[in-house]
Amino acid sequence: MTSTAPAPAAPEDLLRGAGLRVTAARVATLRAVGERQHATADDVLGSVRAELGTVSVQAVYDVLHALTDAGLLRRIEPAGHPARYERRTGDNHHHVVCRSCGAIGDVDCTVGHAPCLTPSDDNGFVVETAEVTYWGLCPHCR
Amino acid sequence: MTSTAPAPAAPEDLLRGAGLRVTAARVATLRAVGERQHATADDVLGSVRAELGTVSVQAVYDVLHALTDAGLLRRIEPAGHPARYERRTGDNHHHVVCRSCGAIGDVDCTVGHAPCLTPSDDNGFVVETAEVTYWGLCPHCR
DNA sequence: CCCCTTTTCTGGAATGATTCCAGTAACGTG
DNA sequence: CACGTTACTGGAATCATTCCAGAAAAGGGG
Repeated sequence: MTSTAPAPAAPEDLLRGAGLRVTAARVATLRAVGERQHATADDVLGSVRAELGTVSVQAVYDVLHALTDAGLLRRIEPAGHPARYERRTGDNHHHVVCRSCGAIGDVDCTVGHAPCLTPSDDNGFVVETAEVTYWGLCPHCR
Repeated sequence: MTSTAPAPAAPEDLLRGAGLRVTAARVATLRAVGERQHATADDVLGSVRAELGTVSVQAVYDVLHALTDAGLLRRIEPAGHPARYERRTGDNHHHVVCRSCGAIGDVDCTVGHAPCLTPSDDNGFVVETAEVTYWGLCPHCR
């Protein structure tokens, strides 16, 4: 059947498009991250195991790294909390992190667009990316 | 002797001023952090032990927390690297982190001053602080 | 100046996320 | 369909940081 609708790219195609081998663990991981807001490695492990049965911890970390390196996932590492992964990549958006429970929200940085993404003095560093993290309390914790 | 010069506040006075008890570990820690750019807990442990002899790991972490809570130190926690401490507090400055060796540099965010420190959509969160981290390569690593 | 309550420090074990390692299994090109 | 490369398994190890219970200081009151 030839649909003309621009169906949301299937995990398999995303993987092939990124030059990665298609494996059950990768497909399941991609789906698991997509079904959740900001998944931790543990969340993914749970979802993937529910779908495929036995999957090693290492496999999930390997997959998460491979997908992140390939640009299919973005890793967020809030201080004091385990890393989280999301599928929104490429758009320079930021995050609000609850300092109490660690909940995370997306923030489109539209206010004045490009913020101070260019440091006033780069100390000789070659700056590649700027990352903004907002800290506060989520609706549930306050 | 009554000097009129505004001497840089002595560690002891800083501690008392913050309502903290003055202990050898705290004075030594304050000095250790001041003598280094961005000290890790381990750096501090080394300096403090060199100065005082035996000091427990826990003591250093306790001190570092107490001083950070009191506002005498600022903690920086770059993803993938151990936490670092600095004495420049109160001025909303940011950091450049080398993605290779973890080296850190200070960045005064003067470009357009207050960046997008106010998220366009706070997701219902009560935002308290905004933190900007620049990632790149330090002069030595590139 | 000494006592007493509170806070801090000691030492050792525990935690939790993530990684290392060596061997086995699966992918997909030819 | 065979083979070389890449991925996955299972278990142990790492590293920063924290937990715990008891011993030792800090400093205000008497």
